[in-house]
Amino acid sequence: MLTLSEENHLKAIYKISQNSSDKTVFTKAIAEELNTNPASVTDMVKKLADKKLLTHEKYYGVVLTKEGQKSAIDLLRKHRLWEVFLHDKLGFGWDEVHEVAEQLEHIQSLLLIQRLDAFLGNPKFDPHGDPIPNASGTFTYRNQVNLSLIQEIGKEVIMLGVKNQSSEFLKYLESIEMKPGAVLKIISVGEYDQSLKIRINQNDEVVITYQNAQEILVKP
Amino acid sequence: MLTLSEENHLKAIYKISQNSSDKTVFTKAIAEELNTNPASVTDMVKKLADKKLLTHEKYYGVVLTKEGQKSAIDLLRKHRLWEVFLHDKLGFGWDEVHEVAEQLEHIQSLLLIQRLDAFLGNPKFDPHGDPIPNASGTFTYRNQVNLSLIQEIGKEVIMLGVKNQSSEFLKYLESIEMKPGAVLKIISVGEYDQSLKIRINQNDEVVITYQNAQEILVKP
DNA sequence: ATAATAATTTAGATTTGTCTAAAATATTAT
DNA sequence: ATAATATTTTAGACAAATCTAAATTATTAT
Repeated sequence: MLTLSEENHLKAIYKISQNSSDKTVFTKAIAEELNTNPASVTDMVKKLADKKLLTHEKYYGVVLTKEGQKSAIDLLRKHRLWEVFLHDKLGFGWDEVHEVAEQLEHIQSLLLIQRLDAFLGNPKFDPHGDPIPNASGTFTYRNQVNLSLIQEIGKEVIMLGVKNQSSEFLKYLESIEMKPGAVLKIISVGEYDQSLKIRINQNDEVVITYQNAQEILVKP
Repeated sequence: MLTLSEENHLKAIYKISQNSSDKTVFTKAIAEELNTNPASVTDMVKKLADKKLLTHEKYYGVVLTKEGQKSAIDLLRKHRLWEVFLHDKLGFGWDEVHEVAEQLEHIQSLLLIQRLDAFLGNPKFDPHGDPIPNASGTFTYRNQVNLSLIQEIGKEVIMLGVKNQSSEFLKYLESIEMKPGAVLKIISVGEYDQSLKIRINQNDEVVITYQNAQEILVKP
């Protein structure tokens, strides 16, 4: 059984290792992710190493073991299933689900997650379009590309998810009805700034900056 | 914001105060309820007194303040709403809901509870027949009596709830289809031991000991 | 290659929640 | 009323998680 803090450290290490090609994660990065300081991280890393959830090469960083990865993926699974519950069943906005799911993911009950998964219809993606690992830890793969790469005038693509999940960005997207499942029609592409003029679900046209388009994932 | 331990102490104090006419609760009783020792309870009681959730008269016991009562009732509300969710939506047995609800009740989100309450259809009673306080802390009252008091042959009553909520007792009741809502018809009453022969929902007759009948609540 | 800089770890302190043992207070029995 | 018993509190200790400051090790710049 892991403590709350151990679980949060595992999650942070997993998240960082996913964002870089190298699997080695540095103390400083973990500390930044958790808003704590490196000395505290070193302490916790030792505990997780004792529990065989990661290996720790002094002064070089940590690498999750298979077991550690599985624990982290289980947490991600719980987090994303709860997000689906909050969004689909309780009507939470997609900018509101994360904070509560951060608490719910720590509830300890295998049966609960099995039942919740079934109750939600075994969803494969969360409200932000992120894949939900199954009980074995396998993620569903799907082709998805940045909206910024779609430059073909008149083309229609389906919105799948977002990379930037800040509350402000999500609220902005919601305000223009840009949510997973939305149909996006490319009206025009700005010559200099590559901004996209788009029609979303037959609504009025909106302009998406290139920078924002890079944060949006669509079916190619 | 209360810590997990503070919340559990408040719950215990509230529970004990409900079971006795006097509102004063003694250290030893709290320690027994929480499987801890009296010295630890004294420590925590001081914290809760600092937070104005209870008053503490040295060597005499504690009494919850209005605010402390409200906090305890809020926890009870959350606990029972989660029990309804687990039972009604996820198909948990009524002997399985308590343990998980013990964890879920500590999730901090007012919005979550408001939405959950609505999603569940604003239930007034949990799977054991216990009343669920509303957001203001008011319990729904209903007439209910011990099954043991029903001695009229041929009478039909509706099962409402249970007092004893041990897992073994609940499993036993489930095995004979004795659940809230069940229709109980009194077939006969044992002369010496006052055991009840009962037909539940047109099933085969079963015999309920007087002692067990005292743990079962019915609509009079 | 060495000095300067950056990151990590260690050492020691703090807070929270808990415990045991001893002291203080209350209750009960005679 | 006093002694014996039970309960509560205090004092001091401990483990977990975190922090700051200092020491250690790695990286970078010249």
